[in-house]
Amino acid sequence: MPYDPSAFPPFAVTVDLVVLTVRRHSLCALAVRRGEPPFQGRWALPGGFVRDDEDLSQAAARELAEETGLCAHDPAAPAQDNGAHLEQLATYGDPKRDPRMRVVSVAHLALAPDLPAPRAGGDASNARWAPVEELLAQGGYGRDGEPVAPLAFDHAQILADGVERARSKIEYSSLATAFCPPEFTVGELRRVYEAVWGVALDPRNFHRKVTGTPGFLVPTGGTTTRQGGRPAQLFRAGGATLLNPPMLRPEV
Amino acid sequence: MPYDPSAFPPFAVTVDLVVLTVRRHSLCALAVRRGEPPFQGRWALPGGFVRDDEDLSQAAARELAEETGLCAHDPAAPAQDNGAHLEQLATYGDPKRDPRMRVVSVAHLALAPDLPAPRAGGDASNARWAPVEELLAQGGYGRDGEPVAPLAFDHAQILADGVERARSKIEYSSLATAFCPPEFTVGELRRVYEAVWGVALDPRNFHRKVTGTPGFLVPTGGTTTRQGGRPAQLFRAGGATLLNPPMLRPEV
DNA sequence: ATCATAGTCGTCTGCCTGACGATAAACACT
DNA sequence: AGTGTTTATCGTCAGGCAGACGACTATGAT
Repeated sequence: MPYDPSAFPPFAVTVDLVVLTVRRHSLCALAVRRGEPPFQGRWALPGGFVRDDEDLSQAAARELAEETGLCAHDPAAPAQDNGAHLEQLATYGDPKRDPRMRVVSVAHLALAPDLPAPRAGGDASNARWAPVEELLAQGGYGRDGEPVAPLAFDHAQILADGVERARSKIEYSSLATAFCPPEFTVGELRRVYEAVWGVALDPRNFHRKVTGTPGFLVPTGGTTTRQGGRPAQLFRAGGATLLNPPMLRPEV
Repeated sequence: MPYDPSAFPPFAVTVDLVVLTVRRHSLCALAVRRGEPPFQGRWALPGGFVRDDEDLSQAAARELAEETGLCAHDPAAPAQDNGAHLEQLATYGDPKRDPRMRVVSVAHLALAPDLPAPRAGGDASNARWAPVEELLAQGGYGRDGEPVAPLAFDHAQILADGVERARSKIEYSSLATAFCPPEFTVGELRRVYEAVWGVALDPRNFHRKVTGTPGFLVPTGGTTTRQGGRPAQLFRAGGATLLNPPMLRPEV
C-alpha cells in the first residue's frame, strides 16, 4: 500500500489568506475579484495552489507578497520593518467546497499596518480593502448602497474565523502591534483595539494598562502630534508576545 | 487553468489524531506502533487518509472511532454520553515530512475520559496510552527504563502542539470536563487540571473558583466517595463553553 | 485669548485571587 | 468506640487589578 498512488485519492491543496488591517477606524480585509468561473466577478479571499516544493507557510508568504508586497514576519524576528504577522488559521476541506474538484485549503491569517492601495497582479480594480462587516453581510448592502454579493466559495466562513481569531488573540498577546507602524502612540494602539473589537475603550485606563504590562511597549523617546492635540510618546513593540495580565475585552 | 488537473500538483491528505486522556494523575496520549516502513516498529499518532467523499472532521471522527470506539462529540450536543471532544488542531505540510510522497496532514485534537485499554484493529500490543512526557522525550527512557525512540514523522511536533493547545484551552474554556466521566466531583476535575498543567492547585481556592463560575458546573444532587474521604458532590458539565472569569494557570 | 482635541496622571471602590485556618464526613486502624 | 488519615467544603483576610471618572497638560484652530 505505501507507495501505490492509487491507494489514496488525490487532492489539490491551496492556501487562502485572511489579510486584516485597520483603516479609518474599521477592521478591513483584503478581497480580490475573481476573473474566472466559478464565482466569476465575485469577491474572494486571495490565495493559490501550494507548489510542489513549498511548505504551507512558504506558500502563504509567497501569496501574501504577491498580493500586497508585504514580507511575512518571521516570529523569530521582532523588528517589524515592513513585515506582517502571518500564522496558520485553519484548514477547510468540505468535499463540495469547490465545484470543480476536491480542494483542501489551508487558510492563513495575516495582520498588517495600514497600507497604500492594494495591487492584484498590478490591477487595482480587482483588489480592495473592505470592512469585514461589509464582506460578511450576506446579500446586504455596502457603504455606498450598492448590493454586495457574498464572498465566493466558503470564504465568508474563513473570513469570519480569521476575524474571530484576531479578536481573541489581541486579548492575550501583543498581536495588536502588528496593525501599527513600527513606531506608534498609545492612542493609535487603542484605536486598533477599538476597531478590532468594535467597542470604545477608556483612554485613561487603556493607557495605564498597556504601559503597565511588562514587555508590551518600549518608549522610543520621541513624540508625535500627528493625531492632533497634545504630543504623544512614541513606542515600539516590546519583546513580550504573551501579555500578562491580558487585555480584557469589555462584556457584550 | 481551472479544470486542468496538471495545473496543480497532487497531494495526499491525511488526518492525524492527538488523543489525550488523564490516567493515574498524568496526561497520556494514544500511540500506535507502525507496522510498515517508513518508521516501521516505531510509535506514531493514529491517522489515515481522508476519503474521497469525506469532510476533514468526518475523517477525524472515523479514525477516532476506529482506534478507540469513541463517538466524536458534536459541539452542539452538550450531553457527553460516550463522546470525546474533537477539534481541528493544525495542518502540517512540509514537503519532506513523509519520505514517500507529498502528504499534507490535518491534525486533530481529541480529549477523552479515562478509557479501558485501547485497541488498534483488535491488536492491543500495537496501541497504548503513554504519558506525553515519555512520548516527547526524544531518545530518552520510558518509565520502565527501556529506551524510547522518538515518534515517527513529525508527530512529536504535532503532539507537542496538541498538548499546548489543551493546556491553554482549559484555561478559558470548560474543556477540562471532556477529560471527566459524565458525572464527576470537583476533586476529579482538579486532578485533571493538575495533570494537564503539571502543577499542584489549592483544593479550597479551586473549589471556590469552579463552583463560582456561572455555567461551568451543575450539581446533580448525588454524592460519591470513590476517592475516599468525605463524600463529594457530583456535577455535570454546564452549558457554558467559555469560562468567565477564566481559570488561571499558576506562574512558571 | 479661547476653544477643541488628545494625552497623561491620580483617586476611589469593588471584585478576584492566593494563602491558609477551620470544620465535616467518610474509612482504616487499634 | 476511639483515633488518625483522607478528602471535601466553608470562611477569613490582605493585596492587586479593573472600571469609573476627576484633573491637569500641551498642542493646533478660530
